[in-house]
Amino acid sequence: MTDMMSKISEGLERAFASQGFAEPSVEDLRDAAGVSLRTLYKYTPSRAEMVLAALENRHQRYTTRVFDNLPKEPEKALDAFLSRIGEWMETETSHGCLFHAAVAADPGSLPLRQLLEHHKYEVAKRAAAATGRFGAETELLVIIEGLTQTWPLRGEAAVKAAKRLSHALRSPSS
Amino acid sequence: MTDMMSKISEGLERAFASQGFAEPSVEDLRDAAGVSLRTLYKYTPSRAEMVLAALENRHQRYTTRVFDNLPKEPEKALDAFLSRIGEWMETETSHGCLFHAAVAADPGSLPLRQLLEHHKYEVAKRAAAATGRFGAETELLVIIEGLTQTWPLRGEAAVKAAKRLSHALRSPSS
DNA sequence: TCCGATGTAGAATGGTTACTCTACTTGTGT
DNA sequence: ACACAAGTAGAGTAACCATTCTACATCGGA
Repeated sequence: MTDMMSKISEGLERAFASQGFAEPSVEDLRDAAGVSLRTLYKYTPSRAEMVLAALENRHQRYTTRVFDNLPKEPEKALDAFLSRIGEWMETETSHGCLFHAAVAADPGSLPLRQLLEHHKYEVAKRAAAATGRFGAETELLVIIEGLTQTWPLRGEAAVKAAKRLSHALRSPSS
Repeated sequence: MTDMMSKISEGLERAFASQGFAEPSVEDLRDAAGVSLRTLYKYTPSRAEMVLAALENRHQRYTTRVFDNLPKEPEKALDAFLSRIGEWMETETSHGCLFHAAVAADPGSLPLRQLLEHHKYEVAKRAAAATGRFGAETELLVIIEGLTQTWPLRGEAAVKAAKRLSHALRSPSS
């Protein structure tokens, strides 16, 4: 809680993550942020910007938690960040990706879609960098997205499946 | 347009697919369904049931279009239905899965989550049956979900990546 | 022919909610 | 001490929207 903006972003992220994007009223968001309505609107002048603020906070938390301080060896790094995604799902969100959820709730918003694209681009890039598989960025993204969406349905089995798929990338067959 | 209910479901699916689940008002939905408000409420007595009707229609259309009349040989069937998912994405929806979108828009709804689970269960089962890979159902689901979410970001490259991953399943490494 | 079921058209209603505004408090630098 | 920047608390407003209700049209079968 370094400054007001961080405090608000954190609260908003928590609110949207637990209640979705349609449900919470601005008054709910105010409660979650722990500030007055006036202050909330000062930093995020519309509900749409509250969504953006929440997602920016999410992006930071996600990327650091999943990708920071991975093992140096590419093989270990691969398994490690897939496991971390599983842990993330378990502790942070029961249903899929918050960015996709936000876009789904308001598909007409251009800034929202841009934020989604930026987030996924960054995720794919860091995954490729951590594992040294620069030629297989899209494959890694498919695995990550697949894991994220499948986890709510299959739990830990989804993590295992994702790992098996990723190991297969070692020996490219075509 | 065999009967009134089908006509309504089809219209609703079209409306939610193109405008998302938050945007369209019930009057928009009425226009899309092409019936009067009274009739719309007779068949789907609340907005929430309109969502369910749309998704049931979606499920039928998706499974028939992706899984019916696949080639008999497992290898060809695998490539074929992944290609079909790509075509589906291209013609039917620019952003990810409509079921996930519906749940994301209203995470509190139990019937909605049950419908999602049923849909994905069915998809995984039919994918495994078509390809003969009964032991790798979760892997197939990860690939399908990954492809569906990655397609909006990478287009045809996502289909290629999904195919490469699926071929790797031939020689299980663990 | 006429009745009842089923449809259209669209006007009320009642509740919700995003956003604004007013009045008051607090803390900090000069 | 005091001015002012930045906060809280919460009432007011204007629009929107899901749902219901009223009035009328159509038509197939007894």
